[in-house]
Formats: sequence, structure tokens, C-alpha cells
Amino acid sequence: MPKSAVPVSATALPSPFRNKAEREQDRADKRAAVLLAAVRMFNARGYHAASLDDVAASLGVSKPTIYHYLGNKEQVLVECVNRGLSMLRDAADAAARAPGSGHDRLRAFLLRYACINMDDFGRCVIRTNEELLSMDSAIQFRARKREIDDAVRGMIAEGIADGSIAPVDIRFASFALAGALNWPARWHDPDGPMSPAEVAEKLVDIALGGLTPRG
Amino acid sequence: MPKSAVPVSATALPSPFRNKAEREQDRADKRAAVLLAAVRMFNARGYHAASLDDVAASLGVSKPTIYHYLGNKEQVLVECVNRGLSMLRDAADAAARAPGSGHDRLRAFLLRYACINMDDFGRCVIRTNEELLSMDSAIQFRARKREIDDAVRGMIAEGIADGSIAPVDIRFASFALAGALNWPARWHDPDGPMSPAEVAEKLVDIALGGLTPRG
DNA sequence: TAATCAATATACCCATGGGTAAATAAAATA
DNA sequence: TATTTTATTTACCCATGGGTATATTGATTA
Repeated sequence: MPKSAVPVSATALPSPFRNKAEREQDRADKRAAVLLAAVRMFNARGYHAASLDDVAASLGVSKPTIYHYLGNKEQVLVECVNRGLSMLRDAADAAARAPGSGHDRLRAFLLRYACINMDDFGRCVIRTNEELLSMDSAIQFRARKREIDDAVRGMIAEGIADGSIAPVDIRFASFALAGALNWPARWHDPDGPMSPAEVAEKLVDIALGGLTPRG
Repeated sequence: MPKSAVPVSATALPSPFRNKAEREQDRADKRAAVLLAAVRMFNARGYHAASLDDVAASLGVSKPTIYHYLGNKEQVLVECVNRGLSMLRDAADAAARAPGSGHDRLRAFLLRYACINMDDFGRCVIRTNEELLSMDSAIQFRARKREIDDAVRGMIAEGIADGSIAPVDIRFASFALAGALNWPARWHDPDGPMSPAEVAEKLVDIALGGLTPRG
């Protein structure tokens, strides 16, 4: 065994001296931590009642630190909402590429949708009303939510076309599904006995019942 | 025609001099006007973003006038919420006394429920999160909402017993229905083309589809 | 007519909290 | 070693808005 092979484990030891890539990672980690603390505070108290001082205190830092990693309060909220929307968007894309009938794909998507809505950032999407945002942000927000809704409507339409879904009013079916699966963002307790996945399955089964063709 | 009959119309003329009953009525009217202005402001901007100064200004009065007719800001909100809850409660009681199968009664109630949720005070019930309230008010609020939910569950149970509703999980069925029918409080536009009654009927049909026994 | 009460306004107090300027310390780079 | 950059703090500014003390006016009642 050549001598030069030995120091590998030594150089791999955790070092307090970070190189450039590590520093960028540190920064990203801190940014993510700020965002998570903020979204939890927003969800627990509501946007207006959650102060940045409290968010900072929950991380053991001071308020300007938040401004160092993210912009002003609205930008923090927008970033939280965008995280949630991206998760939903990814789920919709995955469902669109998945095999199976329209009903199957819709069901798979809705299970994921409901789980996201019970998670930190998804919850924030549901609980954020447009009135909280500036005009520009509200327009973008609406557009991104609309994309998700269009994906749902598309899946319903395909299901109707392939006979796996009853010929319902597509617009109202998507509203009803969204309502049923958004609502847990308000009542589900993450520390309670039921996991998001369990809740999601129960709700999706009931909500989809109304769209299933009758024997 | 005796002379004494003529002055009747004269004494019935609108007079600026109000008697005691009329003064009490005036007061009640003003109180109601303040409440309506407040609930609309709360619904449009959210509780925290709606200032009492603005509510007062929208009525052409000053802030202390609000304190004269109602208490502090939280009391105004509580009163708005209670109005909405009373409407829902009345609807639940009426449905419980109505004839027909469990499914019929549930359907009639849900139509009313959905409409109330699109009205000023019902909207406020949906949009008011417990975090906005003091501990005491939140406990009362939860209890009153629970009454409504219990009524829904009772109707579902009766429907299952009489065979008009499929044997679903009662708890989750009530959650799913509530979600689907609460959601319009967020998106329905009172000035839009669809009336609350139309929206209600479409949504109830789809939402109840999942609870209907299969042929 | 005097005393009281109801309705309303003006003018204020003050806590909260978003946002920033400026200082410091530590590390990275030249 | 000198300079710059990054991370973070302390200390502050100031607008908003809930809430109140007090004055005013006009009607009610004794």
C-alpha cells in the first residue's frame, strides 16, 4: 500500500476551514434554514402576526441577518410560496408523464397534492391569500396556481375521454377536488396521530368517488 | 268621514323626533352597519390588514364611533364570526327538522351551507383562523364550528342507516364535504357572473357524488 | 331651566414591527 | 501584511394602527 493513499482519510476529516464550494453550500443551508423558520412562523401565526424579529429569534440570530439572506418580508413570503408551487408543479409534471388511465394519473397526482398541502411550504401556498401580496407578485402567484389547476383539468378531461372518469363538469370538479384537498392545510396537525399520507388517501378516495363512472 | 280620521296620515309622516323604540332601532341599525362594513373590510383585506380607521372612514365616521357601538377590534371580529355561525346553526337545525331521507336532508343543508359561505358573514367564518382570536374566543369558535360539523356527521350517519348514503368513513366524508364547500369563500366573486346558488348546486352535486350508493 | 345622557369628533398616547445605517469581527484574497 | 469581502450585530428611525381621554353638541328627562 503506497504511503500517499493513507492521508485520504485525514484530508476528509471535517475541517473548520471551508473552501469556496463549501462556503456557498453554507450560505445555501443558512438561506434554507431562514426560509423554513419563516414558513413555519407564517403558518403558525399568519403572515401579518409573524414578525421577522421572532423568525430571527427562533434561529438565534438578529433581524438584519434575515435581510442578508433574503430580501424584505414580502420576498420571504414569495420565496416560501414559490417553493410550495414548485413542488406542486413537479408533481403535476410527473403525473402527466406517468402511465395509466386518466383516473389513475389523477389519483396519483392528488395523493401527492394532498401531502404537499400538509407540508410546510405547501401549507403556505394554501394559506397565502392574494391580498397579502403586491400586485405583481399576486399576478404571478395566480398564474402559477392556474398552471396546477390546468394540469388537474387536463387529467380529468383525459379521464373522461378514456372512460375512466364520469362526464362531469370539469371546472367544478377541479374546484371541488381542490377544496377537499386544500382544507387539511387548515386542520391537519403534523404532530397528530394521522400521517399526511393516511389523510391524503382517505380524502382522495372520497373526493374521487364523485367522479367515478357508475356501474 | 269624521274629522279625527284625517290627522292619521299627518302623524304617520316621517318625523325627525324619534321616540324611545325608534332610537333603539336607530342604534341597532348603526351597529349592524358598522358590523357589515367591518366584515367586508376583513374579507377584502384580511383581519390584520383591515384597520378600524378604514372601516370607520368607509362609513364616513371616526374610529371612536366604532368603539361606541362595538368593543375593540377582536370583539368586532368575534361578533362577525358569530353572525355567520348563527346562520349555519339555523340551517343545520332546519335540516334536522326537515322530512326526507338522510341524503335529502344533507343535500338541502349543504346547498344552504355553501351559500352562507359565499355571503359576508359566512365568508368571515371560513377566513378566520383560530390564531387571530384570543384563547377564550378560539375555544368558543371551535366549539360552535364543531356543532355544525356534528350536525353534518349526524345527517351522514342517518343517510347510511336508511341506505340513502353509501357506507363511507363519516369523519373524512364530513372533512371532504366541508373542504369542497368552504373553498368558494376564497375564490367566488360576488360580482362575478355566477350566483352563489348556482355555484352551490354544482359543487354539492359533485361533492355528494362520492357518497351516493352505487347501483 | 338644570342636569343628564347619547352620539360623535379631535387630538393624542404608545407598542409593534418593518426596515436601515453603521460598526465590528473574522476570513479570504492580493 | 494590507485590502477587501462576508457575516453579523447593535442601535436606531418611523409609519401604522389599536386604543383612550376629553371636548362638544344636541336631545331627554327631572
